[in-house]
Amino acid sequence: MSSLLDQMIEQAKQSTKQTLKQKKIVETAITLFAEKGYSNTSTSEIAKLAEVSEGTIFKHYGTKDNLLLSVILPFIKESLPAMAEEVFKETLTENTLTFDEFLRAFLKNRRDFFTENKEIFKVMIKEVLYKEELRNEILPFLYENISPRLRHAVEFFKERGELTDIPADTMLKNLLTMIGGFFTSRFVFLNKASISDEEIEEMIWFVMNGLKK
Amino acid sequence: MSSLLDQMIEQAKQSTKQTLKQKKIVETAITLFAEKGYSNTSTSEIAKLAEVSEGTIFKHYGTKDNLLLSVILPFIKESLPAMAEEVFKETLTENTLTFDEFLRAFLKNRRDFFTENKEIFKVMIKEVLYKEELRNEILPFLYENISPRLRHAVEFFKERGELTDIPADTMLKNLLTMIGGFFTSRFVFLNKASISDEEIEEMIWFVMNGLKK
Amino acid sequence: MSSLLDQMIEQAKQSTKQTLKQKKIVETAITLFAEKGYSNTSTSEIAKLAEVSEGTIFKHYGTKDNLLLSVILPFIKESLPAMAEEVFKETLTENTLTFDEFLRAFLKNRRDFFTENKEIFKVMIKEVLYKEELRNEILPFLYENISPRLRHAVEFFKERGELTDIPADTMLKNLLTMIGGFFTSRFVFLNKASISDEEIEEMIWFVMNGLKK
Amino acid sequence: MSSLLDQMIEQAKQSTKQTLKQKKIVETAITLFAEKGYSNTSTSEIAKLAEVSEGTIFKHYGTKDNLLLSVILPFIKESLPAMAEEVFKETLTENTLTFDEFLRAFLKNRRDFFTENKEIFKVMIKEVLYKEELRNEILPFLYENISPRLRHAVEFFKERGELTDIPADTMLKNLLTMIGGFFTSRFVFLNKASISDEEIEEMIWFVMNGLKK
DNA sequence: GATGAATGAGATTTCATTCAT
DNA sequence: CATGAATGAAATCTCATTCAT
Repeated sequence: MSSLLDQMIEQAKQSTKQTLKQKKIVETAITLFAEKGYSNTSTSEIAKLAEVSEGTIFKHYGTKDNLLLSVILPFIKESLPAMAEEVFKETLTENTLTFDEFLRAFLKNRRDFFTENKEIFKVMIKEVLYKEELRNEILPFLYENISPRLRHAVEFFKERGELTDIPADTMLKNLLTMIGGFFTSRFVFLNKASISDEEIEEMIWFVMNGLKK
Repeated sequence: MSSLLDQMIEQAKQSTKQTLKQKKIVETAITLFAEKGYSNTSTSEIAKLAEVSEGTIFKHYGTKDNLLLSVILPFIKESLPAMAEEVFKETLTENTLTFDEFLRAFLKNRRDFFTENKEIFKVMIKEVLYKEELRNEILPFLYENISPRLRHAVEFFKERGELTDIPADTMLKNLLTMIGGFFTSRFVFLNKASISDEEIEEMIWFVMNGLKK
Repeated sequence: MSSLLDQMIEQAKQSTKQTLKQKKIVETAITLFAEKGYSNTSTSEIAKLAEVSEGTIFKHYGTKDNLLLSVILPFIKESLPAMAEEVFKETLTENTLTFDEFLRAFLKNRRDFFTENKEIFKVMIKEVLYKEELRNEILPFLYENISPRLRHAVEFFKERGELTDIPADTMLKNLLTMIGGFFTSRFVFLNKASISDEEIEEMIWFVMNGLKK
Repeated sequence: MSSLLDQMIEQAKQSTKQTLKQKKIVETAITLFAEKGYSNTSTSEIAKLAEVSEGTIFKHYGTKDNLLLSVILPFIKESLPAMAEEVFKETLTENTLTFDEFLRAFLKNRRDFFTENKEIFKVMIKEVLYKEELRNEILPFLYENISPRLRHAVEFFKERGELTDIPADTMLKNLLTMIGGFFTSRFVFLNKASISDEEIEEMIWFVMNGLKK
């Protein structure tokens, strides 16, 4: 699977005829926003690093705020749904016999994805915390895209009798907390470059069996 | 248990003879930083709200950056260790018969604590993401204060034979991910005012039993 | 010979394409720095007088300190060497028969030069006293540019048998002290507009003959 | 001869009952003003270094400007006249047979004096350049104190037939330029700690004999 | 489309000075 | 006499944005 950034650029090229300069601007903005946060990155810094004049940035994006949205929104609104579809197709096939097999495939898929697109994810997480409007737009959207699909998987394996009898929603909520905490802590707080297969296995064991003897 | 803010102020009063104005400055800074983030809060805004001249802020804290540290560090460095001690004393008594009883006491204690000190915690979480130096100072400190105590609890109940046979460290890591994700998602991302007892019960069930039938 | 300021502007136009506003800024800065000294001149004052926004000053020069350097250094580093060359070519020709003729030509040349560029020289002298880094950069450079050429003249006339037998270096040192004191006292301390031919003649007589009968 | 600073303090002690704190303030102010100039020295810096509260400085001196005057003026107005008297008495005795003997005694006396009171002299020179009012008050005063005495010496030796026949005033002017340039260049511009006897001898030779063979 | 000079509003910071204790 | 908290005016500097070329 190719990098999100590549996809975004591809996409944009087709739809709005993004120029080379625009590519550079967006790439640079992502890098800098991820590194130091939106408010600590000046447009002049972006311009310098992208080897573009400040004028050009504003020609294309109007405001700095809009540049941020141009970085985050296409990723969220256009890439995520398609991506989500793809992920669940790949991981929830007729060959997936057990829930932990599914979880393993899902986590590894996401691990690879985040590893490749760490930067833009950092931007998202950081700015979701800083900007209320973003929080109010992104979190529900994310939730609506992921949770029905994950609920579907959970229900599928519940029906197969593999999973415990607590309500699917309760399971889901805790599963999301755990998965979210897992990726956020590793990639954003601890700034890790990747996550080992072993750590994933341990996480699956924890989720499946809990701590009680 | 009284609010952290109160404690900090108490503490500071004894040690460095904080003036009334300083109290106001720090209180206001916490509120504003929590609400809009450090970089989106101007010192003139703090001054206005705290009914203090900007000069006074800089007389006492030198730089805006230092004001942030003066807000976060005393809380971390002075309040946390004592607090951690207290929490585990309260929750891990001879009356605590089972691990889930301990977990329940612990989570409720922390739930209450975070509910009361939401503001300063938001500041911490947000700025830890924005400032590398903070990340490098705070995260290890937090880890060193919490994890040995939690490990002790885990090992205690493992010896009693209540817990599964996977290594204590593995348990610990996943437990921390789950607890961290739990509080961060609710208080910081979803901006909740509090967490219900019911949600805590569901979380305990998840942690104890996992999802497998 | 045209004013140094003109030359600097000419120079800069060719090399770094100085804008009209930049010219105005530098001119104004020189005037104000000369009049009241660097630390007693605010950037807002310069901006107002130069009919430019303060932002423009900082866009071009980054810091106020750098504006000072941008005023002084080009003058020193670029104009002086060429100028020194020219001065000695003009004053030390085959027509110059005696040392006092040379001295007369040299002093009048410098008198005219300083009269025309009083402002920037005042800035230099004043700020050399106030800023160690400047002192350490400018004084040696000045010395290296002037003293070898002056030594050359001294040696030339010594060989002709016109001058006393004390070492050229000793002569040089005292000559420099006298010339430096002459121009500094008149232009900078006493704030004179110019120096009369008569005063120059008296100085030459003093230097040539000393006080002894 | 004791340090000027000592004398000033002594003087002040008798007249205005200077406290220990005042002594410290003035000493510190002299040091800092000499080092970095008046406008680059803040009162808070003086207070810190003098181990005194800022309030105390303003209790005693009212304004920062007044502190500068309190440093410079007593030195100029009270110490100089007495000092000048003393210098010429010491150097121009019946034992002084020749002008160069007088010059030698005078220069060595002043060399020692400047070496000991470098700081306060740097302050004077620097601030005379920065502040017009000071320039207008100090330079004439200095001139009136020194030049009649020096003229007296010149005339004394002229009558003895030791000196050239140019007018005493012309001699004086050039002598003052040379002496002023000598001390200013060494102590203030080149920041030297002292001046060797040898350099003095060379200067005397130059002044007495000039450069012509 | 691209540039980069110019802006002005506002941010951070400095500092001499006042005043209550 | 001494303190040091507090001030507010002004200084330096930053930055998103505009606009003429």
